[in-house]
Amino acid sequence: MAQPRRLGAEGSQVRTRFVDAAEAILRDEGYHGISARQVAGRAGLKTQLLYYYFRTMDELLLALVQRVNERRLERFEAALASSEPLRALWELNSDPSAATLAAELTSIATHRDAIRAEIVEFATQFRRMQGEAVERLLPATREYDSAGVVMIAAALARTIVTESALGLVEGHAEALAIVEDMLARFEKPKKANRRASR
Amino acid sequence: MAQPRRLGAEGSQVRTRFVDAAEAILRDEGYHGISARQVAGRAGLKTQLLYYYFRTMDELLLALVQRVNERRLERFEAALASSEPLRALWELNSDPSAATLAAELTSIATHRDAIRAEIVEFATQFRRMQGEAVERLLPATREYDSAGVVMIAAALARTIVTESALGLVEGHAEALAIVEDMLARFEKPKKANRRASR
DNA sequence: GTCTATAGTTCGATAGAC
DNA sequence: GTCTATCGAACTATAGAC
Repeated sequence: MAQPRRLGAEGSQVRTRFVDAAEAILRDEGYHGISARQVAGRAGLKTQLLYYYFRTMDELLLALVQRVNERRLERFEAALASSEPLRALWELNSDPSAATLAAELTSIATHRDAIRAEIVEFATQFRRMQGEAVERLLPATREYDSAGVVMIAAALARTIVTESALGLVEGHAEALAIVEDMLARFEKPKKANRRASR
Repeated sequence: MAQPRRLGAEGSQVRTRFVDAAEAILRDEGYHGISARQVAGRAGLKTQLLYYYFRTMDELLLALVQRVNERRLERFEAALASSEPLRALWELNSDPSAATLAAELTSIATHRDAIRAEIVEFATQFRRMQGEAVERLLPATREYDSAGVVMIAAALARTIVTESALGLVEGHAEALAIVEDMLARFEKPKKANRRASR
C-alpha cells in the first residue's frame, strides 16, 4: 500500500514543467492560485497528468520547496565568495522574487505539515549558516550578536519585499538607510573608523 | 442597483458573532479556514444567515479588518500612556494574537483588493504615528531615524511571532536580546550614559 | 505517458417560504 | 430575521481506455 500508482521520474522534463508552473503562479498570484487545475493550465498540460507525476498537491509543493532551497544554498555560497559578502547576503535576502516565493510557501506551510517541516528545517539550518558566516565576516569588536543581526536583517528584508508588493512602503526608505549605513560601516573594515557617519 | 438584498444593522449582535467567529478561525487555523460555511459553523449559525448580514465574504473580512484596526489604535494610545512607552510599543507589536491576525489578514489582502486597500491605508498611518511617537520618546542624541527604527522593530516583531507559530525559532533569542538591550538603553534616559551596556 | 470521464467535496451566493 | 433548498463553479483525486 501507500504506492497505488506509479509516478514519473524525478528528472522528467514534464515533471519540471509542473514545478515551474507552480513557482510562476506562486510568484505572480500567491498561494490562492495554487490548484492542480491552475498549475496544469499554466504549464499547458492536462490537470490529470499532474497526478501521474505527483501523488498529491503536497508532493508537488514539496518538490518546489526543495528546488527553492537548493537554489538558495547555491546563491548563498556565491554571496560568500563575492567581494562584498555582507552586502551580497543582504541582497540575497532582499531579492523580491525569492522573498515572495519564500513568503508564499511559508504561508502555505501554515496548514500543510509536510511543507512546514521541510521549510522549518531548512530555514533553521540556513539561518545558522548565515549566522556563522556573519560571525566570521564582522570585526570582533562589533556591538551585537551575529545570530541576532542575521535574524533582524532577514525579517526586515522579507517584510520590505512582501509589503512593497502590497503597496505598503511607509518606513522602508528609512530602514534601508540604516541598513546601508551598517553595510558601509562593516563591509570594508580595513582599518577605518567604525563609528563614522549619521 | 448594487443593493439587491437588505442587510442586518451594524450593531447587531448576530453580526458581531460572525465577525468573532471569523477572527477566531483566522487566529487558530489561518486564512484557509475562512469560508462562509466554516465561519457560520464556528458561530453556531446557518451559513445562509451570514449573507443576510454581509453581502459577500469580502464585506465580512472588511468588518473584521476595521475592528482589528480600531482595537490596535486603542492599544497604541494605551501604550503611549504607560510608564515605559517604548517597551509597551514593542510589546504591542509583539502580541502573538494580534500579530497572527494581522499576518493572516495581510496574506488574504494579497488577492482581495478591498481588504488590501484598507490594510495598507491603516498600516501606513499607524506606522507614521508610531514613528512620530518614537521621535518624541527617543533622546535627540540617538543614532538612527525614528521611522527606520519603527519599521525594523515592526518587521522583527511580526516575523518572530509568525515564525514561532511554525516552530521556527532560530535566531529569535539573539534578536530579542538586542531589542532588550536597546530598550534598556533608551527607555529611561533620565540623564544616564546612553552608551552603557552590552 | 497521456487521454476522457467522472466521483465526491466544498465553495460563494441566491431564491423564496415562513 | 431565519429557515430550506439549490445553483454553478472550483476543487483533489481516481479509474480505465489508448
